[in-house]
Amino acid sequence: MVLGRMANPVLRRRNRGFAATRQEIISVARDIMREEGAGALSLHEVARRVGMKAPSLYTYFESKHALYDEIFRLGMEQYRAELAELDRKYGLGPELLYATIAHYMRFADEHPELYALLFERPVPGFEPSEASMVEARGLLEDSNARVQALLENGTIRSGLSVEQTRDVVIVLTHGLTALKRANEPSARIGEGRFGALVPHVAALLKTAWMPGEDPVSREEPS
Amino acid sequence: MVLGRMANPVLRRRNRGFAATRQEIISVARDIMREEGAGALSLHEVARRVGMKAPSLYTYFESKHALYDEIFRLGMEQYRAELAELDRKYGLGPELLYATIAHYMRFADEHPELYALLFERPVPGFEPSEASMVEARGLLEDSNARVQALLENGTIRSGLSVEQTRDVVIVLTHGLTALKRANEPSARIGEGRFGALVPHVAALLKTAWMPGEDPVSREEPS
DNA sequence: TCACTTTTCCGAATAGCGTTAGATTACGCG
DNA sequence: CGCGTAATCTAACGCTATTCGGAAAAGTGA
Repeated sequence: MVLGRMANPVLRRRNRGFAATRQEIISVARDIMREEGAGALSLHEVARRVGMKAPSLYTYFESKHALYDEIFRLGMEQYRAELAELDRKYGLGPELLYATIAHYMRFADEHPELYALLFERPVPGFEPSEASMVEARGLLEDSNARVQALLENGTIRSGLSVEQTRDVVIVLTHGLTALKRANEPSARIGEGRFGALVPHVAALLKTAWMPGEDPVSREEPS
Repeated sequence: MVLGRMANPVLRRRNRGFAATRQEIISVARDIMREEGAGALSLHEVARRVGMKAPSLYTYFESKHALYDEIFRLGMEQYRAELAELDRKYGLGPELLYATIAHYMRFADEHPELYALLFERPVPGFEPSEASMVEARGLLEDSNARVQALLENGTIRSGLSVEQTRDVVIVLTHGLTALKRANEPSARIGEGRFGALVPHVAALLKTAWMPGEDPVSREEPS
């Protein structure tokens, strides 16, 4: 019974180091959350899939909540990076409004387990750690500031304040995504009852807010 | 040790009949859902609070999901009744728009456990039974038709279809409520960042849609 | 290569969960 | 009173998260 050392997943992993195993656990955990719902994560199931027994996972995470917390932090990080990407692409141009809304929806479609953990409360008793909340608050402020800067680069025509208009944008963004996920989770963006509404909502917002390089002297960007 | 027969909660209940005990179980279950989150309901905890052992609950509900399902159905019923109340109060008058949005938010504040079960997916693996889904679809159609009738009793000025405008109303309603619950669960309606936004959003909607008894000949109702 | 340390893993155990089966208790009625 | 039925119990199964103590493997230095 001399098996090659690499036939055993445990032995195979031992050589890859702590960080790699951690990553594998996180990846499998996200798989389960995607398949069964974010709140249905089970450490025993994780252990089964990575070829371990459940107690061994405690070498890598001090509890199930700590695993959730790491995934939460990771999600924040990724979302923040993607927002930065959007900024590089659109600057404060008028397409940024549509792009921001559509991106939120796309993020929810592509990483439903992250979306659930970040923007819903699917796990009873789970509160992100203070460290993760710092990241989360940072993202929130960034995000608010972005939308606000965009709005200030134009003229509000509805009598609402900049902050109120910003919050309306957030409400529409989250509402559209939540309803799309609940009613047509697999529809593509631009399609389906709520997915198709995104460009219309973006257009509608321009009834209340006129985009423009400068409220006084407007020119088409060449 | 001759205790009065009524000192034992089990004996006390025996005389009250099946339906009363069922109600007590439902009530306690809703308490727990409100305290710990809708997904954190535990039959053992229910049993403890009503003075039973967990298996005894299976006399009244054939499973934990069946208990969830009954609460789901109850919530639908109640929400539907409250909508009918709104109709009696406002008819198709222009205040109905604000009242409908505010009512959704108030329902979420007053019955968070029902709101979570009806409009979120807090319990992994729980799908309402077909019977409950009939009720749910009925409510959804009712609700859609109500908003649509209100919109048709006026003029849409945004280029959107009636159905699209109706969906925008739904998006705003759900988005406002979800964000209020996540960020300021205990604020009163009309107060707080999102709670205070309700009247403004209702007003904003009238930029895209003009209310009126009749688009052609408008009169004030005496 | 050998001995020693550290890291990684597992087996056993605890306490809680949902659920089932079977025995037991209490009640209403003849 | 005694019988039948409805309500409740205890015991058990298999699942979960978690803790502990020890085994096993990997790494380290001579």
